[in-house]
Amino acid sequence: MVSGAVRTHKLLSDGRRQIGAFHLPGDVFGLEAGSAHRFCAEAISDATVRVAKRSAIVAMAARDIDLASELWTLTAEKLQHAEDHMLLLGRKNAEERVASFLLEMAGRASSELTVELPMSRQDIADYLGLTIETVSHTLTQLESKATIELPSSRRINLRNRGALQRLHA
Amino acid sequence: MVSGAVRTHKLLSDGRRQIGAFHLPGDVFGLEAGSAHRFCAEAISDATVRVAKRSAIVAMAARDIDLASELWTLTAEKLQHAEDHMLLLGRKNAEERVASFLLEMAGRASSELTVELPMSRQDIADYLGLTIETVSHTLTQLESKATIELPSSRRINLRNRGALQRLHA
DNA sequence: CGAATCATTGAGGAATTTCAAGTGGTGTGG
DNA sequence: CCACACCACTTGAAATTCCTCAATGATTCG
Repeated sequence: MVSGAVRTHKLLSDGRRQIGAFHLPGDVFGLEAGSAHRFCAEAISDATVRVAKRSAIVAMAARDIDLASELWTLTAEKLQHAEDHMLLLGRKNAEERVASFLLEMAGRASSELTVELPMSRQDIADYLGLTIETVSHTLTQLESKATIELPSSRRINLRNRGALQRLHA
Repeated sequence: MVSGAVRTHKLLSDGRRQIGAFHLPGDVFGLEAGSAHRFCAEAISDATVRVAKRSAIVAMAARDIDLASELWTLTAEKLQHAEDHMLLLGRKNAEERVASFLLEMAGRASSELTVELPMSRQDIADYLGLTIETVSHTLTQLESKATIELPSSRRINLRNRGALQRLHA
């Protein structure tokens, strides 16, 4: 990713959707060891993406041991994210999920206190395994506790990072 | 894994547990690109495990391109499993989760129609993001629909694989 | 046989989803 | 410049699924 944002997701036959990750500038995504992609990728905003042929990368890695090691590391980082996300999806309640999400986004933003969200509420819901209404309810609830501020729907200020951290556990 | 079964899990501070995977004979587990393990591993039954030093494997991979590629593939397979499991945890209901679990276990068993479970109901619940009671209720419900049979608590016969496959979707 | 552990069952409760309006901002056309 | 339509988001009540709690049943082990 050079600029903008991309989401990757899986679908069930009846349309239920699980977003696996959001990709922001600097990220590498869509790199698979096998020949078939297993996620659908869509741009969320205007985005610039640099594309490489898998076969070319694999061919280079066969001669360059450092590159081969880099490929492994990249996949291992994705695995780590997926493992953390399984814990969130399997065992956290709505408030904890939203708190974890806000901290994740804040960790990738330039400012640690203001988060500019590139994705819609529906995208957040499908990332956190919730409905759009529950995400909205929960954000409102966090605002009423003065944990966050919602100056606009796509911008969130973190007023009490400690409270979020406690929910993130 | 040589014999037996192992579970790997993560914990929240208050004890809630998410099992990431069950490891059966033939599996490789605990291989990380970084130096720190991120899961806790416990034997479920009597088990035989062959252990290798990570540093030794990484050193060998630096000289053997085929081994390096093998490491990448192993991690990528774990990632694929984690991605599928995120869809299950985020978007499937209890019946669908149990059906997917039974098919996963059947796919690794010698017989496709009888599943011998090495893990407890609590382990299944923590793998599927449910409670032990919901797992039990759901199994009973599948039995009453003649989708499965429960000759004993650790043995399950699949009577209607099509129905399970439909739930697995 | 009794104790301990694991699993099942069922009723009641709680969190999240579903359903149905309502709000607010944005863009378009008169 | 205002009216209107459209979209994303919010709000609140009702419904549902899953969880909690409590009791019972089954199996193993000393």
